[in-house]
Amino acid sequence: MPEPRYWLFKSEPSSYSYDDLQSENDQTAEWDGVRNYQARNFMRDDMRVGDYVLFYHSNAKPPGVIGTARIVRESYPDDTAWDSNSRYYDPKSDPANPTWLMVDIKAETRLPRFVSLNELKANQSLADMQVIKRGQRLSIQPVTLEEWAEVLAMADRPEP
DNA sequence: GCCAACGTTGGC
DNA sequence: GCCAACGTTGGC
Repeated sequence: MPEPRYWLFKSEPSSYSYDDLQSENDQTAEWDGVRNYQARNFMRDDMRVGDYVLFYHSNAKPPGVIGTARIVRESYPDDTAWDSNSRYYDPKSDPANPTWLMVDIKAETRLPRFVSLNELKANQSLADMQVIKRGQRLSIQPVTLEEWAEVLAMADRPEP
């Protein structure tokens, strides 16, 4: 697989929305709480400063892409794993050899309009995009340049 | 609220 | 190492 440079990050807006990201200092947040090995490996092995992110609202009505962001810090230990008060606490993660990592992302632009999952599914050129596939639960997914460009182009066109 | 899909856990 | 049970995700 070629080295990905474009990503889709899922977040439930009821717990952390694009508005929340834009409200942060410098519109930048630690992307903590990732507890899936495949998603962690993407952060550890493939994600670099400057990579592009589609910010996706999952478990929303409707779900879809709301804005873009950039990677501004490469992977480093997720310290919520050692915080027994955190919902992401994982006592099996050894501070000397951390199991879980996070990156920092910075909000870039809110899309001119929200692009819903239904619209993504209806677009034939996005047929291979992971997020439209049934049962795809990964919270961090690679996106191709073509998919990235198409989603942004959709947001520039009127709602169909 | 339902439930399919899928990752993780743990008994064996 | 297998796999049933369980918990979570997330669309609908």
